[in-house]
Amino acid sequence: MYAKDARSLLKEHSLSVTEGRLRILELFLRANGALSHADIEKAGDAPFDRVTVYRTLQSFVEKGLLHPIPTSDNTVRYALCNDTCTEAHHQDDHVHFVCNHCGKTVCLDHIAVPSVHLPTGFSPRQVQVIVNGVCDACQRAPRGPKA
Amino acid sequence: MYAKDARSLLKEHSLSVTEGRLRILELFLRANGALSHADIEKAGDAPFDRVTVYRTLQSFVEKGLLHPIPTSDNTVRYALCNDTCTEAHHQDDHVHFVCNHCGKTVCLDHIAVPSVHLPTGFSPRQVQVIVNGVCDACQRAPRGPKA
DNA sequence: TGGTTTGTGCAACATTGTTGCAAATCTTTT
DNA sequence: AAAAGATTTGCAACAATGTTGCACAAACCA
Repeated sequence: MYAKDARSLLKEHSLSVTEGRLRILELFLRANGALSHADIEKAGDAPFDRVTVYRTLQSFVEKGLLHPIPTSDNTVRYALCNDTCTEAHHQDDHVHFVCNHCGKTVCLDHIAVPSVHLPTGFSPRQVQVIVNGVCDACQRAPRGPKA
Repeated sequence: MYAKDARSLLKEHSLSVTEGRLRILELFLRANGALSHADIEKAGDAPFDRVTVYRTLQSFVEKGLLHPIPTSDNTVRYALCNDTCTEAHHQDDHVHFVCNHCGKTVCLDHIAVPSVHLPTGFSPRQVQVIVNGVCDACQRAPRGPKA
């Protein structure tokens, strides 16, 4: 799915390649779900400065590498954008699935976003769909992974 | 739309009627959009303690009076639930519209939530749709109200 | 390689959310 | 209507989260 390596992804998005950015980006490449700020900070081997994480995530979002996922709890999560995102143009109309069982958030890139019929006067720019429920993994293993 | 008065709403949702709860609930009844924690704290005449606001919002959500709206920035917003919500059962599958111009969030209760086709193994419980764009008010008045 | 630009880490701070407890308020019962 | 009991409020202190300025270090470009 995301065949590219961290280094080239950074370059493609005109971000200078640094140790920290590589590490953070690789976390995302490995994670099959979305990550919150806290996830990254706690992420094992790499004791990043909090500030660095904030700034890194921020520039990743600006440069079209990550996109924020809306959540109802107070934690913003980020996921890798699909290939078509650039700094100038984000195309993030996709469906996110939040599992109530294991807490994982996944990005269902390939699912089509249904069209919404809005009242007159409202012009949509971006449509995000958040589905809560039970994910496939938890469905199979009732005593779920995490939460 | 929300013809009920604050007092009876509280009672119906088995919440004891207090000064603060009435005031906060009335803010929601008057607001035609969603409110964030900060909105309420700053809300004019009522200098509530921060803690009270937190706890009030929390119990309102628990008792099915309000529901949280997912957002991409870090601020949770709340909106009044429709009549069918109770403590036991929330029915909050609706469309929220966030205006990029004035920043207002409105709850498009009457708009049907499109059905999403999920991959096998995923079972949905709740579907929330967040649409960004320009709202009807800002459409008409290019130099928008707030932001 | 050297100079310039950009990113990092530290420290200090600002904001936001949480918890325990005593005083105030609401509800219910007498 | 008043008193007892339950719930809510506000304060204080704390914890967690996010922000800013600046010196130093690392990356980029020629």
